[in-house]
Amino acid sequence: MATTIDDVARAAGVSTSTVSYVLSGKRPISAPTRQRVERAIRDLGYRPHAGARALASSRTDVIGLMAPLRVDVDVAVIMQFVTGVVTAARTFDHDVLLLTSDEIAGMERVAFGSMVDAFVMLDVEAEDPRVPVLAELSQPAVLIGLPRDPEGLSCVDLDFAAVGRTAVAHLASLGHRRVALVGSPRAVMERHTSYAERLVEGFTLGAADAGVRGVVEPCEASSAGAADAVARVLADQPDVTGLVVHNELALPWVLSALRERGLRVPDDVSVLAVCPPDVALAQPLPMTSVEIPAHTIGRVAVEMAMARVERHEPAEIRLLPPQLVERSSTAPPAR
Amino acid sequence: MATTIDDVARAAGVSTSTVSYVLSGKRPISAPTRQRVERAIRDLGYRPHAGARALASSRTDVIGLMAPLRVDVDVAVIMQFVTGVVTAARTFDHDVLLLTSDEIAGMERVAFGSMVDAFVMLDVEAEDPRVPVLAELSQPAVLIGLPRDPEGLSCVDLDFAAVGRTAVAHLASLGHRRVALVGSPRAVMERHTSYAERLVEGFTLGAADAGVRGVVEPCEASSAGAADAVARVLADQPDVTGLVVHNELALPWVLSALRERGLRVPDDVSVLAVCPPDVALAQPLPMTSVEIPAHTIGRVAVEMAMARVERHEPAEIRLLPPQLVERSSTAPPAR
DNA sequence: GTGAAAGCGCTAACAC
DNA sequence: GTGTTAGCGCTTTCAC
Repeated sequence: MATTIDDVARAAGVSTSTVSYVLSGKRPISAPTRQRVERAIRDLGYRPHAGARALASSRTDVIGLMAPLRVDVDVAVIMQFVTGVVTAARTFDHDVLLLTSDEIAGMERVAFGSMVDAFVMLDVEAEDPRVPVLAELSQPAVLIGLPRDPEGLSCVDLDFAAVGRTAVAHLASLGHRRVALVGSPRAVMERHTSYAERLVEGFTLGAADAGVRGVVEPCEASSAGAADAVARVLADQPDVTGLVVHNELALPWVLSALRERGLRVPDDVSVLAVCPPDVALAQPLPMTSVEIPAHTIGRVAVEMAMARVERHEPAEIRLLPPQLVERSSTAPPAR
Repeated sequence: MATTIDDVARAAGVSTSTVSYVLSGKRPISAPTRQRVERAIRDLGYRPHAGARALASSRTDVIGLMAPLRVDVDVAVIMQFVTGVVTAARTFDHDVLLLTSDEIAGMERVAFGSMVDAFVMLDVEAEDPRVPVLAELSQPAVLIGLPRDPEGLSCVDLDFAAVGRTAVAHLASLGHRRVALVGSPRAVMERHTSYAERLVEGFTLGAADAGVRGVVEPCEASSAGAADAVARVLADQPDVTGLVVHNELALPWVLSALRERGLRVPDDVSVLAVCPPDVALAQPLPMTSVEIPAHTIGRVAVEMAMARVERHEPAEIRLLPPQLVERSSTAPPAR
């Protein structure tokens, strides 16, 4: 299609600006004119040239999505965030430019090159080097996660501290007095990944509040890692009856490790997973879980970004309340 | 940065075109001039405006990546293709625009809007409705996968027919006479997903060639699905000693199902996986596998796309030869 | 080896 | 309610 806005204008017998305004809706157009223009657009199969539009309007209708693809984080979960963001972006007529590898350089290239209207950034660490850079850019940004200092950027995340508290509270209310958190891989913790730390904090405080003993074990994302973590939990606390697992990749292996030790779920030990619903349902036993609404978070991130772009709303921080779904993997402890 | 190419020209005491040519290298520039310009660019922190450049040159330096995020396909594998594409794109100074949901409309919007220089498309089906549309666009496209009729588009994929043959041949050479393929979910087969069908074909032919009995069972991507598939295989062929598993999500569950039936790998049954190397290594036992070089395929796809954009090379079809890596999950059958 | 200037296709004043 | 037109920032011919 080499058709331009002028072709359309000519075909419709109006001026270019009228076509432009029909397209943008930024000024009233009489019904007959609008119809003639829309007809011409359809007949010619006209599509505005994105570059020309970006040049003239300094809007690109593109959102930059930074998704660092680290090891040790479940890409399936990342992907849910990504699809959430892409789907939501489309509802705002935006496309998504994906940045993965050379994060910081990429941000600057894309920002200074005016390739995007806003950024959404996944997998934020407490002291994330990308945050100060992002804060300096002219485009607004929304972080999925919570750095120690957001520096005026918008943030959205599940309230992982509340997740930790909710999870312990559920086990405690069933009567469990000895519980453990099988958490993120050590590497994730050492990066001070924000969600992992907040979950541990909530879990620990929640355990104290409920008067139950709660230990925390990191867990590598492999069969052997899960077996190890389970072994360490049982060594430390042989009478444990409640497990919180926050590690999608390890979850199946934690369950096999328990089975291999002759521990039945939920009869001998209750297991509560912190994960997206589909992961909870893919296990041999439907898992009671605190849901990670990855799709929702992605959507909210885009909404927040667009609010800043379109209505210049101020940056805000939103922590979504956790939701517990009881399925078959938790029960009162055996007496 | 509101600095433009004119600011740079002024600072360097040259004309705008000279700056442009320094940037593009499209005509010789004397060393001193080049240095003054480069200095000015650095001092001012100048970055060309992507939209302006796209408008003037009708090149965007962006590749459109279509990654349909279907159920039943392992997103981890998809993600490997995606990162392969993104990483490769960067080596060509290109960024990646990600399309997921509204495939066909998205393609047209992005193509007619001149937002990308080329397309790469994942997860191609035999009769993929996106292919004819893609074939009509002015931008070149590379399919990862092989439709029945590529309609003049470039294609790249692992040679899955050869994978099937290689897998059976390996088992046969170890002495196995009764083998089975635990394959993709039924839904994937019913979509006539190209790789799944070609693998089955190669497996079947390979079995015939080697004079071994080979049955094929689809397998759902869940614990229960895997258990079912294993049950069906054993019902049909109780003396099976060799399994080929082409289903990343089900692989762990296939292994547990075997264990639960008291079948030891590789003592009682050899298992050969068709999967990316990291999946092969994440299992309880390092798996002998035919590798799916997702990262490589992604890279090759980008190289082919750029060859068409930059050098107008004709479309081609490349099937990458499979590579077998022996690890611990296959052995001669017990006597 | 370098410069001047004509667009690329669109938006958004500024007119009426 | 509609038209005219001056840019937006770059690339690339054409000229020297």
